[in-house]
Amino acid sequence: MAASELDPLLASLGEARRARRTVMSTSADRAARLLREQVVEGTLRSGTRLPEVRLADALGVSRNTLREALSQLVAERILVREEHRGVLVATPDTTAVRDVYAARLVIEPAAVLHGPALDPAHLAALDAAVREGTTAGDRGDWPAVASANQHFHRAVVALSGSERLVAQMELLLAEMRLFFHQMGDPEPFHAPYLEENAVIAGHLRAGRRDEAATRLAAYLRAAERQLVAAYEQRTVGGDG
Amino acid sequence: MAASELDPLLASLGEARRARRTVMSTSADRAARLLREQVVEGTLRSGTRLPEVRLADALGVSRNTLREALSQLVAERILVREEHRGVLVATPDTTAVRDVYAARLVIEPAAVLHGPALDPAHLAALDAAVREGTTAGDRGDWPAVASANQHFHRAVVALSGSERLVAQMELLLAEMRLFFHQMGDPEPFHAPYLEENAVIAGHLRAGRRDEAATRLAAYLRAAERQLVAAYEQRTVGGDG
DNA sequence: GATTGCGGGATTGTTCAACAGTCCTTACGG
DNA sequence: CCGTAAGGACTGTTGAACAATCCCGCAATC
Repeated sequence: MAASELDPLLASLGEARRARRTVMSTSADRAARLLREQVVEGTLRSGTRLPEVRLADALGVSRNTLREALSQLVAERILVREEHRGVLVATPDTTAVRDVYAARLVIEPAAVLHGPALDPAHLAALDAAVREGTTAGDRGDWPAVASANQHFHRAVVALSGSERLVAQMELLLAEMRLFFHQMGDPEPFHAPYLEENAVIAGHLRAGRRDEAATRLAAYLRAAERQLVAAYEQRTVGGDG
Repeated sequence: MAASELDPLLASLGEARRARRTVMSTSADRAARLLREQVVEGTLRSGTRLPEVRLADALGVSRNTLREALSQLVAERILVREEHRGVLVATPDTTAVRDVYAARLVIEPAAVLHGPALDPAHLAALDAAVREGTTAGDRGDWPAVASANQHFHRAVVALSGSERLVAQMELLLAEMRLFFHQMGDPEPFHAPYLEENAVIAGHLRAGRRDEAATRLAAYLRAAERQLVAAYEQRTVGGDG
């Protein structure tokens, strides 16, 4: 077993190929991504049923592969499966919102406070998200503001340096967007936080982690209150 | 639409039924749970391939349903899928360990510090996990100590009050156990922390959140260092 | 008139069989 | 020693099938 000097190269090449293969998209993954996108963008509204045959037909995949995709999204809490009744787009209630915010209140300020050194790439991502939000707000494109907000909070969690934590955060954020779509008019839920995002990014750029963290925590608590209040008003008022 | 007085009862019943149906186990879920258990318990070692036909046969399900289960576990990072090569048990490396600990360092101390009021149920869960660990340690059952440790940290995150955060933590902990199995002898990785768990639980019982959090953070940093060091020593020494 | 019982259609849960595409090993030839 | 062709094993994906279950409407009943 004489090890030649190019063994490391071979190993790294093999690894790269394996990585690419791991990341390549299988048919079920593509279907899942497509559906997820439709749900997050609001095209597929909360509560709509997803019949397997019709949907598989529409997506151009077989029912079996579609079921793989659906299972994936059920695990992400974007869809809900009711046995023998099928899957439907989840409709988060205030319990879900409180739960998500409890998680966010743990994760986000802590990421700001205790993440590794603030490196330029992370700060740039934050600034980019802030700019994305303000320009979208200037042209009144509130769905785009919602996306920008999502990007901002993803960037915040990225400060933790943990890819896994970011992935988990994205699940929470996707669920939040589902909730927003239920609430209708997105402006009052996103507009107030554009300024706030800028302030927090500014604090971080200046290295003031404490201020950023406390401001972020207050921000999250306020957003939770606002959402829960709006939801309860809505369900008290409306009938369907 | 005259509402009778038993409407609320009907509504609650319907909700309960839906909840049960949502939680009830489909065949794929059962297969996934079984496989997960085998992996976490160490029966299925890192790197072992899981051929679909043989495995489906062994589990008594069809290949299609098995694939649903496998997809689920791939999403949980317990298994890895390499396209056209199949699924195999993940082998976390030090990168994964660093990533997981970065996430845990954000989540766990923050859950201790900023979770809602420490209620008796949570404190009882912590104590139970501590006792479970010490008795297992007394009889030298180190795999059981590993389980107890997992329960302790789950209880810590439960302080956050977020069911979702607990679920996400469980993914991280499962991945850690995969790593432990790779390292062989579990005693040196779990024994030192039994005492530490007891101290932290004591702090929390007395309401000293700050001490508990800082102690927990130090604990996590130490564990990460120990694990990474052991791993690198192991891979420098061995050849396969 | 409200309630119960009973099809009947639609949909899910699950299986089986098949086939092309890809990967791995092995043997062969230069 | 290197490339390569052949063959086998396995995955990715599909289509069809069948029992179980659910839902809706209609008739029978009290």
